[in-house]
Amino acid sequence: MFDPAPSTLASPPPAATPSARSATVVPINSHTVKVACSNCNLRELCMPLGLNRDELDQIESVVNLRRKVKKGSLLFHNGEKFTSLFAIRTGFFKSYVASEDGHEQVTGFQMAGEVLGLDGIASDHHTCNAIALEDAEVCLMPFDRIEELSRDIPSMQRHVHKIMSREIVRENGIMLLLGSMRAEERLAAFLLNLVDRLHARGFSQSELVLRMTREEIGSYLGLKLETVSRAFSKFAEDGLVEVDKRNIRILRSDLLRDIVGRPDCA
Amino acid sequence: MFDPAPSTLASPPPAATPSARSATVVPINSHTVKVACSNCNLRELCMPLGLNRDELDQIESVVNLRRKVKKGSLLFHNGEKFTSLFAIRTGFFKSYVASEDGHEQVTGFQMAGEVLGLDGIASDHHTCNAIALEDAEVCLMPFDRIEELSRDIPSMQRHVHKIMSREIVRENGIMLLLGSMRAEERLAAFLLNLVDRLHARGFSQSELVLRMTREEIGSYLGLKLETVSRAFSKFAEDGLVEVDKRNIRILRSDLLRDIVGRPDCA
DNA sequence: ATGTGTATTTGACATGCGTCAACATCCACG
DNA sequence: CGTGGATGTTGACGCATGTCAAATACACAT
Repeated sequence: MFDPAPSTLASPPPAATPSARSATVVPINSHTVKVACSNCNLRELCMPLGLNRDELDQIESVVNLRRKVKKGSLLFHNGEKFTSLFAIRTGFFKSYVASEDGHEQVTGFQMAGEVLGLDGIASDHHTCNAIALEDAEVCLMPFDRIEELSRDIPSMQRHVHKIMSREIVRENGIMLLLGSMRAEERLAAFLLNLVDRLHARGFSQSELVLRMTREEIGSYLGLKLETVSRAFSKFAEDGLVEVDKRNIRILRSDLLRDIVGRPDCA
Repeated sequence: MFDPAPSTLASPPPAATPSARSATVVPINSHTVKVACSNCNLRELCMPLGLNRDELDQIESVVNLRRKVKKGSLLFHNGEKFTSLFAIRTGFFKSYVASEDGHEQVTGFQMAGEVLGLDGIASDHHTCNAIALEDAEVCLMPFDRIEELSRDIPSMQRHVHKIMSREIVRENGIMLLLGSMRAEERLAAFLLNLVDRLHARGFSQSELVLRMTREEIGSYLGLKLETVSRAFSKFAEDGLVEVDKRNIRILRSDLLRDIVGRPDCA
C-alpha cells in the first residue's frame, strides 16, 4: 500500500487563518471584516470571483457570520426556512433528499469554496438536507443581502446567476450518469470529478481521501454499497487505482477516463 | 378504448391570439408590445408572475422577439452561444445532453409557460440541446436585458432566482427517481408529474396525450423503451390507466401515487 | 485490554431490467 | 391504394446489479 499522506489530505488548504473559537456562530465585527473574503484563499473559487477591489469590499459586508458545523451535524434540513446561502470555508458536506418511504438520495458532495442552499430559494424553504462529513466552517450569506448587492454590482449579479446555472449543468451531468452509465463508469466518473475539484484547491492530482462511506457514494451514484466496493476492488485489481480504505491513489487516470467515455469495454 | 379528445388535448390553451405569420422570427413593434405578456394566458405561470401593472409593462420590453419552432427542429444546441432565455408560449420541447459516445440523455420535457436555456448562463454557451416535439412558439428574453431589469425590479429579480432554483429542485427529484426507483415507480411518477403540470394549464386531470416516444420517456427515466412499454401494459392490465398509443387516461391516480410512494408493492 | 458498533470486503444467489428478435400498427408519401 | 419507415408491443433469454450473509478490521467508549 501507499503512504496515505494524511497531513496534506486530511485538511483543506489553509483558508485564511482558521479561528480557534469555540462558539458555533461567530459574528464578524468591523475590524475583522477584511478577513472575510480578501484574505481568503478561496476567493478564486467562491463568491468574490471576478470582483474588483471595491466590489470585494462590498461583498464582505454580505458575509456577516460564520458558523462552525461539527462532523455529523446538519447545516440545514428539509422544510427549514431559507434565509441564507452558505459558502464552505473548510470541511466537506453531503446534501441529500429523502423520499416519503425513508430512502435517502445523496444529491451532491460539496467542498471548500462551493455554495450550499440554492434549493431553498424556490419556495423560501429548504427542500434537501446538508450534513457535514467532517468538521466544517461556513460563511453565511443572507440571501436578501445577496440580492441587494446583485442590484448594485452587475458582476456580482452575473456571478450569482452563474453559480446557480452551474448547479443546473452539474445535475444534468448526474442525470446522464444515473440514466445511462454502468457501475464502473459511474465510479470512474465520480473519482475523476472528485480529484479534479480537489486539484483545483491545491491538492494532489492522484491522491485523495474519501470523506464519505461506500454507502454514501452508492447513494449518489445510484448503486448499492456492495457494488461500489466491488468496483473499487476491480479498479485496484486492474491496476487503475490503489485503494486502502478511504485513501485512494489514482494510478491510471487515462484508463479511468476511457472507462467513462466508452460504455462497453467490459 | 376511450375518446382521445384530441381537440382539447392536441393544442395548448389559447395563449393570446396566435399570429398566423409565416416568418420564423417575429419582431414585436411598439404597438403590439402590450400583447406580449399582459394578454398572455400564461402570465400566471411564466415570467410575469407576481409583477404589478407597472412591472408588467417593463417586462414586456424584455420579451422583444418571438420565434416559431417547427416540430423536430432545434431551439438551441450544445456549444451554441448563449444570449437568451426562452419562454414557451405554445408547444412542447425536450431537452437532452449527449455523451461523447453518442448516447442521448433526456434531461427534461418542457411545456407552455416554462423556461428553457438556463444551462447556458454558466459558461455563456449552451450545454444541452432543446428540440420541439410539436410545432411551437417561444418568446425570446435576452439575458442581459433580464439582468438589467432584475436590477430595477426586485420582484423580477426574485422571480428569476426562483425559476432557477426550481429547476435545481426539480433535478434533485429526478436524481432521486433515477437513483432509487424501479421501472414502474418511475413511470408512475412521470405520469403524475405530467398530468399535474397539464392540469395547471387548464387540461384534464385524468387524460393526456404524450408528445414523446417511448424511447424518449425511457431516456428521461433511465429505462429502455421496451421496459417503458411493458410498464404501460402492466398499468393498463391492473386497471390503473387506459393506454391507447400516446393517449393516456389515468383511472386510479391514487394507486399510481401509492406505487411512487412505496418502493415494494410488487 | 475488552467490548460494541460501524465500515468494508467478499461470496453465493436472486431478479429486474436490458438485449435481441418477431410482429403489429400507423402514417407519410408516391 | 399500396408501400416503407418509424413507432410500439410482446416474448425469450442473459447479465449486471441487488440481496443476503459471513468474516474482518477498525474506532471508540468503558
